[in-house]
Amino acid sequence: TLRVLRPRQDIVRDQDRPSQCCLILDGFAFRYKALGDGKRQILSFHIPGDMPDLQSLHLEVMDHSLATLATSKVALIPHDTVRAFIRAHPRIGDVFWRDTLIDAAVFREWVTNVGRREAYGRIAHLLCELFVRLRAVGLTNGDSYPLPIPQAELADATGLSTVHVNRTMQELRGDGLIKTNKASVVIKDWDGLREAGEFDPTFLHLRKQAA
Amino acid sequence: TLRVLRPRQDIVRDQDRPSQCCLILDGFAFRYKALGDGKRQILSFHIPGDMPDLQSLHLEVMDHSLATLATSKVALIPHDTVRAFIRAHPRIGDVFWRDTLIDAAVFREWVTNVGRREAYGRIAHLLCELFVRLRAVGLTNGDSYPLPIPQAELADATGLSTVHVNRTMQELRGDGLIKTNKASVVIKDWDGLREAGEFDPTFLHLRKQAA
DNA sequence: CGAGGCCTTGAACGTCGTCAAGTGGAGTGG
DNA sequence: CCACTCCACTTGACGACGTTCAAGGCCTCG
Repeated sequence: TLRVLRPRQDIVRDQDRPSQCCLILDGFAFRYKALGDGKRQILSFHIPGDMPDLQSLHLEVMDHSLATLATSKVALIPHDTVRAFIRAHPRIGDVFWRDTLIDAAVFREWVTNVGRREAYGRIAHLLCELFVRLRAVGLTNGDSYPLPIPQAELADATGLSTVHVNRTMQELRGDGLIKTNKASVVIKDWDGLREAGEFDPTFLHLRKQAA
Repeated sequence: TLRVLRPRQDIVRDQDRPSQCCLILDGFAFRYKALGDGKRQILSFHIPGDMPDLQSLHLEVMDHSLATLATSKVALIPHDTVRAFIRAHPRIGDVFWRDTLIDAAVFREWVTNVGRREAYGRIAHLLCELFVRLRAVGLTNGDSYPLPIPQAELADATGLSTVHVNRTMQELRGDGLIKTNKASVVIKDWDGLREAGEFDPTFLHLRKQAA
C-alpha cells in the first residue's frame, strides 16, 4: 500500500468513490475543485502526516480532487483496515474524528481569508499557516521552510490571479516580511507577517500534535 | 436544556470553551468570524435539525462564533450526555461524525464560491444551497422558501458589500431567476439559477437525510 | 542549443467597494 | 390616528483593487 507519486498527479478525483485513505509520508499535496472555464480553487495544502481524504470513510463520493504538488510518498490504506483499527482502538477513532474537525476549521479560516481579506493579507495569512503547520511536524529550518508551491497554485488557493500574486509577493518582499529562494521561504519579520494576515493560530487547534 | 433565543443573539463565542452542543429545533442561525476593522465573515447558515457546534465535542476552544438570525428554539445538550449517547449507540457516533464531515464539505464549497465565482454566481449558488437544504427537511413551500437573511448578512456570507449584494439581487430578479418577498424567495427558474451558480448538490451528500 | 516551466512586467479594463444620501415599511408612543 | 424612529433596502458617483492580455526574461533539463 506504499506508493511514490510524481508531481501534479491526481490521487483521487472529484466524483470518485474511493475505498482507501491516503496518508502522506513525504512530499506535498493539495485538494482542489475544478470549475467551468478552466477555473480552479485550491482548498488546502497537505504536508507529511496528513490524511487528506479521511472524510471518504463516511462520505461515499468525493466532492473534490486530491493531487500531489511535488514528488511524494504516500501510504494507501483500505477503508476496511482503518475501520477495523478504529474498532480495536476507539481512542484512535476520536483522534481521527478530531483530525477531520481540524480540517473543517482550516476551511473556515480559508473562507474568511478569501472572503474578507485583500491580496496582501491573504498571502501573508497563507504563509503563516504553512509555517506553523510545518514547524509542528518539524519540517522548518529556523525561520525558513520549503515552499514547493508555484505562484499559479498560490493564486488558485487565494482566489487571485497569478499576476496579482506575483506583484503582491514582491510587496511582501519589499516590505521586508519575507524572502524567497528557489522553493523555500524565509520569514524575515514574523510579527509583521502575522499582523498583515491577522493570523491567529487558534484555528489549527494544535495541542500535542497527533500523528 | 431547552431555550428560546431572540434574533441576533450569540449562542457561543469565539474563544469560548463550551461544555454543551446546540441543536436547532426551530429558526435560523449562522456561524461567523469577526475580523479587525468591523469586518465579518459568515461561514454557514443553519436550519432546524442542524447541530452547528458539534465540533466542540473534540475541539476545546471555539475558533468562531454562533448566533441566531431569527427568533429560534434550540436544545442545549451537555457534551457528557452526547458522549454517553455515542458510547451506548456507536452507530450514532458515526452519524455525528458524518454530519461534521458534511459540514466540512459545505465549507469547501464556500471557499470555492467566494474564491472563484463572481457576485452573480455566488449569490445564485447560496440561494441554491439554501433551497436544497430546506427542501430536505421539508421547510420549502413548492418553489418558495423562507429567507430571513438581511442583505447585510448575505454580504458577509458571500464576501461582498451590502451595496453590491443589493444590485446583484436586482439583476437576479431582472433576469427572472428569482422573486423576493418580505422574508422569502421564490425560485422562478431553477435551471437558470443552478447554471448561474454552477450549483451541483453533491457536496451536500444527501442520502436519506440524518436528522 | 532548444524547449518548457515559472516568474516578471506594462497597460487597459472591469468588478466591486466606499461614501453619502434617500426611500419605505413596521412598530411605538403620544 | 398620526408623528417618530428604526431598520432594511435602494440609488448614484467615484475610485480602488484586482483581472486580462500579451510579451519578455530566466533557469533547468534534455
